[in-house]
Amino acid sequence: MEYDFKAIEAKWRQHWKQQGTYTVQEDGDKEKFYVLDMFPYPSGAGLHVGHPLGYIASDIIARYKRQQGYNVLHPQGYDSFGLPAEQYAIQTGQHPAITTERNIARYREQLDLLGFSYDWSREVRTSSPEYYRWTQWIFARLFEHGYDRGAGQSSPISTLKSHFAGHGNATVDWEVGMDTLIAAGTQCWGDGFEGHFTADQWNALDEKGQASLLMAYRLAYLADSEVNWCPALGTVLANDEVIGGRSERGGHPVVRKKMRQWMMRITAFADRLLDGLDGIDWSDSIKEVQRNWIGKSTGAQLRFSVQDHPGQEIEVFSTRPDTLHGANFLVLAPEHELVQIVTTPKERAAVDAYCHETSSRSERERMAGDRGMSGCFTGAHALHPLTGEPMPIWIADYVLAGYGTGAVMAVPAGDQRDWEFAQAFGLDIPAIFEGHDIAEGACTEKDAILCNSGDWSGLSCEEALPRAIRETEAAGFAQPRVNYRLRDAVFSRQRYWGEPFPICYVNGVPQLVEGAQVLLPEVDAYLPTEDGDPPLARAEKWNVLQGDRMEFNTMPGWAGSSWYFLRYMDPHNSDALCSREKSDYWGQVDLYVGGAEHGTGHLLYSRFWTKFLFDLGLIGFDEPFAKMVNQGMILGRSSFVYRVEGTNTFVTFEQRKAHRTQRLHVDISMVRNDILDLDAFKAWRPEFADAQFELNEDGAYRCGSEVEKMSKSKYNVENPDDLVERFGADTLRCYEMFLGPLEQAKPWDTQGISGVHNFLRKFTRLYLNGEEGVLVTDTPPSAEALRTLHKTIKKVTEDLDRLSWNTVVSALMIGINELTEMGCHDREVLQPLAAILSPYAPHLAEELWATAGGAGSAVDAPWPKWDPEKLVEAEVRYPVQFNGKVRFQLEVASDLSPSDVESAVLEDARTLKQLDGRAPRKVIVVPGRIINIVG
RNA sequence: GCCCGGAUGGUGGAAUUGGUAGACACGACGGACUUAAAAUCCGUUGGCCCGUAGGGCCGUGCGGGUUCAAGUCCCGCUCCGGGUACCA
Repeated sequence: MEYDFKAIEAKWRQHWKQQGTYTVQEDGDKEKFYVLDMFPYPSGAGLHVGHPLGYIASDIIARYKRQQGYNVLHPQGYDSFGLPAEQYAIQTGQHPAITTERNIARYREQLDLLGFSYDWSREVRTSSPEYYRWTQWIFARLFEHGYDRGAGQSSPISTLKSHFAGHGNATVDWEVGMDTLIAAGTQCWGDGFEGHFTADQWNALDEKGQASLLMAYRLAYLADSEVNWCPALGTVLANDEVIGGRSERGGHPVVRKKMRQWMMRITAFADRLLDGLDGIDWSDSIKEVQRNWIGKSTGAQLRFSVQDHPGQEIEVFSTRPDTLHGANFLVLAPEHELVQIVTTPKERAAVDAYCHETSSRSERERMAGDRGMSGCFTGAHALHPLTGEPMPIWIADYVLAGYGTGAVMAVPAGDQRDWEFAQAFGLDIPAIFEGHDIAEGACTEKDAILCNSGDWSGLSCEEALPRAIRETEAAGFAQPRVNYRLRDAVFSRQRYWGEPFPICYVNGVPQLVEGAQVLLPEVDAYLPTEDGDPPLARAEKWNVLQGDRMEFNTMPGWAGSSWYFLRYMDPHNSDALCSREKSDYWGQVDLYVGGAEHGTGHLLYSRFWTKFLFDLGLIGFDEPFAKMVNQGMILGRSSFVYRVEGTNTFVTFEQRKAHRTQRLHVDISMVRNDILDLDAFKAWRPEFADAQFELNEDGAYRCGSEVEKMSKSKYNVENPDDLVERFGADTLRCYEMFLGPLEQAKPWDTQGISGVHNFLRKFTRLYLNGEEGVLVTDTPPSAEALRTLHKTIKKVTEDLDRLSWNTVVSALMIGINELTEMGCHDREVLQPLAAILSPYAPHLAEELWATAGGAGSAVDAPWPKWDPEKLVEAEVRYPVQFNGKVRFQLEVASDLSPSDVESAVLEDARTLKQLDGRAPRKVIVVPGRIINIVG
């Protein structure tokens, strides 16, 4: 056999392992390049062909850069805390660590088959104490820091503390959780605390009181807040883990609940997270997702006084204070605290009923997606700040408690939802736009001209907006305001399999554990206690026990994955999460490859933590991933059989419409070219053992098919191990790239793999032959062979530089086809050819590199440079167009000037024939490209 | 609804700055080898038309436009995929 891939791949894998080929060290003489795959969660299901797609792409770049002389960091590890292992533990009693260990072993086995150039000596696992020690450490620093808005960066809480002792908090411009501060201050000094305290007040407090006030300033803080509670998982979830009212993992219902939780003040970094997007090379769509998630909007916060409730004010946020004259009612979220206060006795029953209704139905309602306008009048009125007119106060669920102030001023003429609400409840729609028919809907155009708006009448909205902000502020009932959609992130999980917090409680006050790392304790069951405390409350033995009790929550999945790219730089450091020296050398990730599904989770949180670590001076950059590529999903091709309803008889795809049938997925391993293996099908499941088939005329059972997501439940999974067994890892690597552009979703079709396999065989046959052995000769290559070589080097190099992985394979195929036709076996051609094959088919390339007499390993074979002179041809073949249509080809010497080409083409007999006596009006010669004759 | 992608042969796709549309590969068809099949090798393969040689016309989701020249740029649509949503 010429291409014995099994022997070749086993041999070189062994060789690399023995030589430690992929171990890298910092090397100041070389420029670095950092290629990283998104952190995998080692799931029990193993890999299907879609998973390695991104790993292959990144490995190719890593190998390419290494051959170009870069010092390449290309690590891999496991995000090994997480829900699936714990769910499994709940069901079986098996410790998640054991399941996780087993899954990692299986994962590694599959990865090893594919010939990746990972430096496994740098492997990290988030669930290992040596790793999560530093996750805990970062948490502790977040606890010890707040955000100084004036300085625009994180600052130690200790400085704040001394400031309070000297000056109180009146002059402090730090990010603060107002609700937490007011609640804490009220505890200390009673009702009437509005957020400011003096140095004397501060100094008079005991430690507990001071701690509760400081909590409002910490970046990691404990607070009572509305959280997403998932009863089925028994834990809270962050906003990005909830999709359409259900948990991202498992699809369980999620309800709002007020709970005391650890939170992360990511909102302090909102502007930096937004601005930082401009400097990084990510896809526009992911940047857009992050921008929307942060949701910055500017406008004004306006206060409306309430009739008959002196002192009560309703605050609203509006991006359009210029439309204030058109505001004629207010709408509060049903959960708004003033609802209970202002509702009149007459409306009380209706309001209570409405509030109850919304709280119970909102999740289902939002899932269903239909949203008729609903609402309820409170009986109360606010006063228009400009006219003093009474404005009815309504409640409605289209106003969200969690956004802005939970209240809006309704401008039915200028906002479509307000307009619909007014329509639904028969409220007036005051016209404030010139020439706009309010019966048709709201007017949201920015260039509309205002009317009935006092001094602002006649101005466009764009002109009126800054004036409105200025004048309402001067009038004393508004302030300019920037509002964000981004909320602080919940950081507690009521689960077992996660990082324990380095926190204990003393008199109910949370404190950092001193002097020792808190390890995840053993528990007798992975379930909440009878009192509803998280599983860690079951622990009878902790390795550290300080204060009255330990923290029972664990950290969320994104904790460990927010900084892992730093640990790879210095994985065994026991003094620091990563030395500054190493992070200065390796720096940002130069290429990050992974799915696009982490836009609002991991990719935002790791940017947040990176900025924090940067503020602390621990690293020298504040964006983790300089460039990112998101690979598309590989889709599976599912096969179907059609069972006649109520029978055990199956009809073919062609006959399915003649009967009432049920469509059932069948395992694609039983189907070849859409024809079902009947015996295999009968043996598949007991219920099919006596299945009857109505076959087509040719005696075959033809299945239906559809392209859909690759998943176990659809029986359309293609497993990389099987394909490696049949074709080899090099073929699989090349084929996954050959499928199409990395970013695009594409269906998997195993049939096509033979073409790529043939290509590698053909490649081999230039070097080796079954009968004659090594064919490589030292004869000087022909100009033609050199041209093919240099053309291929050029194309492959340029395509890799623009991350066009798929076209590289085609370019190599074309080169090989040409050299095969020429019968080229010249060492001078074959050696560089093996070098440029190496990133794609590293095992075969090693073999061929050695065969062609290359020195050392192909992994370090210098990347060849193309020589432009070798590309030059003596003759150039011009397509000749007449009025844009190609009529013939003209061969001319390639050094002819454009005017000489023009005379040559005009003299050509075929030109005269085409022109048929007409005089050409214009002749365009694009040198080396095309000739177009107009006339 | 909004935002972001995308639409090219039977299929996956190529065409990088406007310059020969369909590279490369799969599949299909025809042939060689073979008792036969598999494997392998060779040839044909966007559609329509002129019997052939050679040509001609049409053709990159649809309708317009700019240009000597448009898959590529502009305007207006249709459909498909993904994300997101009462965000004030």
